[in-house]
Amino acid sequence: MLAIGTLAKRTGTKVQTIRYYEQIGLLPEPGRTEGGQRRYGDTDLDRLAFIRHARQLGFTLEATRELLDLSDNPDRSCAEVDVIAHRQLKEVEVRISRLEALRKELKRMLRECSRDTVSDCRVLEVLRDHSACLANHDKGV
Amino acid sequence: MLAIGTLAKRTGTKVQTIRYYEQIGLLPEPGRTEGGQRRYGDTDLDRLAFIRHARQLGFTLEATRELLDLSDNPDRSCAEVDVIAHRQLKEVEVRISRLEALRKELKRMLRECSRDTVSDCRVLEVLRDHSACLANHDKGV
DNA sequence: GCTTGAACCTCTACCCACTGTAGCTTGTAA
DNA sequence: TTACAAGCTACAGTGGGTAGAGGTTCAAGC
Repeated sequence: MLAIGTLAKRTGTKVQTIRYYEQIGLLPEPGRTEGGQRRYGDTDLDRLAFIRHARQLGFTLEATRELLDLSDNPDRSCAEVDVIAHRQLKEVEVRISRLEALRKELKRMLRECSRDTVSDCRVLEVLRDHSACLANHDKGV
Repeated sequence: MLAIGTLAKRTGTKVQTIRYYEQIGLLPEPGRTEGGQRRYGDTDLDRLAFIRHARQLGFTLEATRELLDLSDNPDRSCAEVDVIAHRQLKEVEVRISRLEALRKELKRMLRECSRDTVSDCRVLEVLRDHSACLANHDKGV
């Protein structure tokens, strides 16, 4: 049986985070020692590892909860899992393209910066100027 | 003089957000009518537009605050602005590469999914399996 | 001048996904 | 037996807002 600190180390999770997962019902309440300390088994270790992997892949806790549910019921269709993973992939791709637009804009700003005093600074000028803002670029301006 | 709702519409900000910016000292306290309603001038409009642009570019409120400070002092060096923008660019690039790794992993999972019952689901298998996790991939496994 | 109702006001609580702290108790190794 | 690391609970705080309750003010139409 593992103490919470050991479980934390093995899964690369903080102790508080494990207690938090228990609190929101993502991890089951574990057994306790006579003195009230939590003790975990291998099942808990696997479950927590699963959660961490899902989180690393960017799934929200709610999506992770759904995935755990599906994992607990091996007879249900894999298609449901597929839907969740596809949704996640889509979200990741949206975030990537948004960030790529930002990168482009930041690079453009920096390239044109005269590096003199602030009053001539291209970066601030862009931030101040409506006609140069992202919203307009999105419209194709 | 503009009411808060007009300012909100003009800048694409929510009314509550404007009050929040005032609360955290990002926007100055505006004048009020006799009845206590906020009234804004063009300076406020410009400042809020600046903040929105900075936020759209992914700057944190703290970075935005720094940029506003620099903008308020036109004699200071543009180099400081440059540093902040470069820092932001770096952060954006880190986020992009992290998301690209996620995308790759999600695609790999989905490609190998047998689309049968959950017990054969490749997605869940990957999440369950330590040897296939991102942390290992990062180490070159 | 009066009435209506949209827009404003303050205050408080909530969102996600944790993280940190204070003050106390338990487990374990020497 | 003692020392102290590690555990416990409970609560506050993070960023960047958002939502709602319950009350007040402004401005347009009559």
